[in-house]
Amino acid sequence: MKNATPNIRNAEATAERILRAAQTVFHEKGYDGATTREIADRAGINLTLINRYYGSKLGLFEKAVLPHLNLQPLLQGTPAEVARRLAELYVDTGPKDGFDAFVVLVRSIASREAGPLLIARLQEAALTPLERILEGPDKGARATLIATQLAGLVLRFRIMAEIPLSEEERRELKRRLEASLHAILLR
Amino acid sequence: MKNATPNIRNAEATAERILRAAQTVFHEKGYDGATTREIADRAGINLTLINRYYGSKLGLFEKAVLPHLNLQPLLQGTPAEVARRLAELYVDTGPKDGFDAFVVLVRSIASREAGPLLIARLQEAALTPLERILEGPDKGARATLIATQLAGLVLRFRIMAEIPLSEEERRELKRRLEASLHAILLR
DNA sequence: GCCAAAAGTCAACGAGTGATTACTTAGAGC
DNA sequence: GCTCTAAGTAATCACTCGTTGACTTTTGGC
Repeated sequence: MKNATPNIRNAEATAERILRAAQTVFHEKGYDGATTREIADRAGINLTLINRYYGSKLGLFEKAVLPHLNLQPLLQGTPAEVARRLAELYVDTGPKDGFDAFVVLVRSIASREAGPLLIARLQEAALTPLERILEGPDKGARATLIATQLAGLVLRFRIMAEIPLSEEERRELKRRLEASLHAILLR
Repeated sequence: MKNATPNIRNAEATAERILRAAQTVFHEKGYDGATTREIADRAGINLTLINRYYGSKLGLFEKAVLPHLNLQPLLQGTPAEVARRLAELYVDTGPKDGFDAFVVLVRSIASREAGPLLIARLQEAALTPLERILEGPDKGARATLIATQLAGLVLRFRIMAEIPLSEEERRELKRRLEASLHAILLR
């Protein structure tokens, strides 16, 4: 047999394990704070395999994070739907399945190596898609307003999640945010 | 004389030079990215004086950055004045006199050492002052909306400043932002 | 069963990091 | 002018980082 019985030695599976572990660690520590040794430990693989499969720490970062830095999937549907979806999503600490590319963005933006990649990527993966779904005047300004609002919410609820907010306040925030986003999306 | 003729050897002046250099380097690189050696070089002083005067890199950070992480001074006056001031200030790359504590915040938030300090400080230096100037209902939600909007703008215009925005778009953004902030401040 | 090639392991290098210890120099007070 | 203390310096420690090159083990085709 060729492709059956996944063996102990399986390059594809190993590369995948590395990728998953990298996502988790980059999420928790950011690019600079993450070490290749911790990624290797979490993946349960040897340290050197990271360089073998991804060339370098930065190469791994590009494969593990950049593709997921994409607002597009959240922008489908009517303005009302989009506004509701964004408000729901960003005012919670999230399901926290261990990886959120936008959290990685904020935690890695200061990195001398990863920062420039993230900035370039954000242009095409967030600002441009946002502009594209807008109709009417001032697309650039409106896209910026939405993107900055969302970025701030990531910082507040995904990274500074320990600062408390009552359930009542959270509900009211979601309501106001949804209304605000909807208004901007419409005109 | 005692306090006159500032000598070559002047502890107070040296400590001050260290503080200024630290602000610049922390601003540019964030806490983790900044090295004590670069701070010492920029200050034109010996490396060991940092530890002598501030105990540690983290001690220096506390003195150099945390006190300036304060929204209070920007919140004086009528809601209209505050809205205009904030809109003016945050939609520009700024005078860039080399130090903005909120830029340092974003660039250091992922740091294992400095991060917790920043989060704690932000609560009392931004969210609480904001809530305090608000009147009417939903103070917590409204303060959060303003703070997150401003945080996103810091990220967009102070850190990702190289992403272009036309003068026209910038003007329109300022107008819309001011209106939005004003509305939130009022009710 | 043999054996090349793929997959995985091991030890270490070189560059930086914050911090410390022991030393040297300058200045203020008498 | 001497001296004692504060200010500044030099050398280095202990540690972590990403990365590399040589080595060992497993696998699949013949």
